[in-house]
Amino acid sequence: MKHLVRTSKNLGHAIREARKAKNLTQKELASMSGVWQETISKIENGSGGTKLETLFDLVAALDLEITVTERSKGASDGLEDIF
Amino acid sequence: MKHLVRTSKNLGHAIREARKAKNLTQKELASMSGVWQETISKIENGSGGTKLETLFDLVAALDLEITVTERSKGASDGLEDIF
DNA sequence: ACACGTTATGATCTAAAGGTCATATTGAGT
DNA sequence: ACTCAATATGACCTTTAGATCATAACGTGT
Repeated sequence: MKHLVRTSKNLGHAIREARKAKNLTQKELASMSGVWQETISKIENGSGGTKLETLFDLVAALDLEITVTERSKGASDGLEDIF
Repeated sequence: MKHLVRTSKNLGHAIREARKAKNLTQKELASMSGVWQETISKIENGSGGTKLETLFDLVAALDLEITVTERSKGASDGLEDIF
């Protein structure tokens, strides 16, 4: 699982997939991350403007990690999907 | 260059290093990204609460990319630094 | 020490994120 | 079609990010 994230929509997909992969409902994710279910819904649907801290909370709860690297000039290096 | 980002402080470091690596001043980055110099200063110093859109703007201007992956259980996979 | 460029801080204002609650809509399962 | 869980939406309110301007602090060369 590897998601390139350039937009809020990308992010939403990544979060939703990770959540589904762990068989969690939004409500469950909400209580384990401290982010409201309603907010998770919005984020998963790409309605931008999310704060980083919120992302970090979600990412931590979902056992994901965020990396920042130089843009890979070469081949599209094993990415699963870019929305 | 590969930065694991878990906190705003991590992010600040990643941004600053990328900017320095491209020999840009905050002001230059500001005008090419549309994000104010003052805001960049705050972000680089890890004063959290940044919005994702702002990050995307900076990342795009600096030719970086953000990826979200599962947390690597194994070895710490070539990361340069984690603050 | 001085001057200049760079970065940090501080104030004000406005737009908007997200906590919070209520409700509507969707989707499975039977 | 019905029910219940899961999501989405909508409204309200508080808090705060970031635009914007001014200015302070810091660095570096000379």
